[in-house]
Amino acid sequence: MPRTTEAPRARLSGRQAETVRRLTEAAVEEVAEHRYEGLTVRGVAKRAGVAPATAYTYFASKNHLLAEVFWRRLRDLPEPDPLPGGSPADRAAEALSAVALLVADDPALSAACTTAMLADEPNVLRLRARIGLRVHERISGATDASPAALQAFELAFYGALVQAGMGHLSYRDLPDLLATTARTIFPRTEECP
Amino acid sequence: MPRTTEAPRARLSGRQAETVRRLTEAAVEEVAEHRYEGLTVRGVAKRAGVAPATAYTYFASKNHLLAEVFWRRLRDLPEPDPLPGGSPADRAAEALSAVALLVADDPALSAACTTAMLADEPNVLRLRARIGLRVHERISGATDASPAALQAFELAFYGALVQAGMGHLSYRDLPDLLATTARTIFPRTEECP
DNA sequence: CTAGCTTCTGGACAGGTGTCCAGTTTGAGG
DNA sequence: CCTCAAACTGGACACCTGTCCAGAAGCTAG
Repeated sequence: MPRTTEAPRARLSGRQAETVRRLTEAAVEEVAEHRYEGLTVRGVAKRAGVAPATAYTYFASKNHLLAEVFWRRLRDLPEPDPLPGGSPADRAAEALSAVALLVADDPALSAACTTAMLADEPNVLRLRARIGLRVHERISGATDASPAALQAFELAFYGALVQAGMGHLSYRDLPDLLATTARTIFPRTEECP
Repeated sequence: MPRTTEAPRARLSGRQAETVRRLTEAAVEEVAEHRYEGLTVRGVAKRAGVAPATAYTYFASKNHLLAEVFWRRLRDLPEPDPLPGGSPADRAAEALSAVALLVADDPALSAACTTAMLADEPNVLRLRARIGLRVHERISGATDASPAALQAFELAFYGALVQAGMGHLSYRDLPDLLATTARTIFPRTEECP
């Protein structure tokens, strides 16, 4: 089991940031062409016009690289619209649909990111924690339902993501599925007499 | 990307069945000692008293091997008690708790199986389909709630499994969590007109 | 006992992954 | 324009994974 290199530094500056950006972009293109299995850190490096060793300076593995792609998109996602657009269920579903659709434009990319995110590596772990936090913030900011309901919905969200990542579900169907699920879970107690 | 070997034949007889059994058992012991990362098909083969090439005759990878471990335990799990033991929610939770606890005796084993099951390999895929079917049968046999509620709960179940597999949740807490989740999801359907 | 099948062996093999490091390029500041 | 540290290079390296195959060992039936 090879040792992993340093994670990308919290603060990388100027040229480095640019290199990392090029790498993550190249990864997206590479996965579109060769899918997850065919993606190689060396291949990504070549496409980004960078030596393999350089790529390995910033990313310890292809999983780390793909998880970073997802993380960057999530980081750049605007907060869910704070205007109360509908029922609590609808708002919750919308907040997480946006996350599910982050990489949905390319099915190969979404599958790859899902697989990568599940990897058992320290760098991926760190990114996963950050992502989990962000997701939690989004959902608990979207509605003030009971903690149990929030947790149930969050679990269902991850379940749906994984199912989609494994190809048992289509990413394009996730918003509808999440909406249905949310309506099932969140209290309609107020509607009920 | 190496080509995968034949899956273990549907009908393997006598000596072969015994070899496979010894391999799966050795895998359990091996993972207890070295965790997922440290497990090696070659190591399992040695422990089972078998040449590496023989192990690779039946299992294409360590993920395949571990997925088979899980599948065998699920296959041998008795049907959930058909006696209506409680509310629909309780019965559903119980039916899936049993699955969640299949490998819960050893945390390393449960984590390993979860990771393995998520792998993107044809052999794992096949086992996953079988397992998914079995799970679906169990839950839909346990309650006659609405399809939307069933689906929501099933998604939450997978979400919980994955969270546990990644260490964000403890396997021992899954039964309680599933019970809470089931109670959140199920009852309302019938209460509302 | 022997023939003939099935199963297992052991070792070589190609391909791929992440690490390392001595040396070169880059570009910012003096 | 020169200096110097930061950043990148390229190629060798050790390790691991799954595949292959020629032959040995184990069984079963005649």
